[in-house]
Amino acid sequence: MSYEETTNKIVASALDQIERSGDESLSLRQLAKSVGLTTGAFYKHFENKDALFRALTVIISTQLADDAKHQLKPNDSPKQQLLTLADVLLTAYQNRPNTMMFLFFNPVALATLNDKNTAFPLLEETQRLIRDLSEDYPSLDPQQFFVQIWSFIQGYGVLIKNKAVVYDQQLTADTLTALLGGVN
Amino acid sequence: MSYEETTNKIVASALDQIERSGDESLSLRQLAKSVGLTTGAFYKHFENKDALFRALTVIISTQLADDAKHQLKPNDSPKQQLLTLADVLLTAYQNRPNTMMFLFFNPVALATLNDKNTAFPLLEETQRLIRDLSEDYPSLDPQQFFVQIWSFIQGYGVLIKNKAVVYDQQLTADTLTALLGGVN
DNA sequence: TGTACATCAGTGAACGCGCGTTCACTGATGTAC
DNA sequence: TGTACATCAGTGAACGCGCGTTCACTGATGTAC
Repeated sequence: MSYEETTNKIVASALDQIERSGDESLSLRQLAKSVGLTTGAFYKHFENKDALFRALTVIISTQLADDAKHQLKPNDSPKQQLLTLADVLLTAYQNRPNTMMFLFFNPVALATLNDKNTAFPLLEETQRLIRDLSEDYPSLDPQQFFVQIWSFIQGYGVLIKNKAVVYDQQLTADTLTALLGGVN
Repeated sequence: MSYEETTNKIVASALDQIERSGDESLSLRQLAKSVGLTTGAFYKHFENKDALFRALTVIISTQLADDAKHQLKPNDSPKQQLLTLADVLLTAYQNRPNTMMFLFFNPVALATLNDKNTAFPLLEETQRLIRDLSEDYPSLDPQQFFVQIWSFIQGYGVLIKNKAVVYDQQLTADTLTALLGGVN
């Protein structure tokens, strides 16, 4: 078991435990135990708990971006691509709710996403798509539209996570269409 | 200082501390101290911490409902009333972000809101308004529209709380209009 | 080939902390007679 | 008016717990000569 393998096991187990029971209940003692280490060993791999959380944030947001990259078809219309992007996020809220809550609501994760040095690729992709979209829809205010669609996705994601609703792709499509002025 | 006055002081201080630093950092020791009590006294007023949280949930949601009641003008159109309701929530996200996060994200608060026995008046009001609205807009699917507008409000509220955007009443109005099919 | 040494991932006890909750007790107040 | 008693809000020490973090130490491995 090399040093790097151990680091990877720590990360993998942390992600697993966060998805199982949320980031708030993640304890370094349990985490160390779960990968067959004692408490002190963790600190050979990460400076402290926040450093681990920052690393997890980058990993999760990169996974989402990769996921999007595989699903986006560059020849699709910007609107269709935006829908694909929303689907990536909302499907993740459905399948990995606690992980998504960590990413968008944990204070350390949020600070990492907002850090200018560690950009959040999915957000940039969204903004790029909206710029493209505003060429198809000249009357669109890109900034306002971004706030509208991002608010909807995050709010819908939380409803899905809370099992208040089941995820409905058509509803997302209808919302996007409505926000674009009702034109298909 | 009567028993009831002490109970009220505990509640008032708890609400204050939650707004100041979030529900996660609320400690019964600090809370007791802040109202001039020792730790044990708390348990003369509430069964435990969860019971306090449940009481706070009812109080906050009732405050919001009262706030809405004062602002809603029954002669306004359902659409205008819905906008007023959204404004009550979003203004609260702006002015009391941690309180709103407690109400909609704390597990105990969420369980209380979802509890059939302790209905959440603002949600019912919203659903009533949407029923009224669907008479003006016959092509509207009330259930779908509810998910759309509620998702938007909650997502927008979180953006406001994170200071990612400043609250813009016009954006809310535009969103509502767009979701209703773009007709004013 | 054998010896001395450096490296370094991992150990595990310990520190200090704050938490929710319990419970025997206090002492002020009110009531009964 | 005076005494005995009940009530009960509040006291404060104690329990047991889990947490993040530190640090002197171990022991396996590799390197130098």
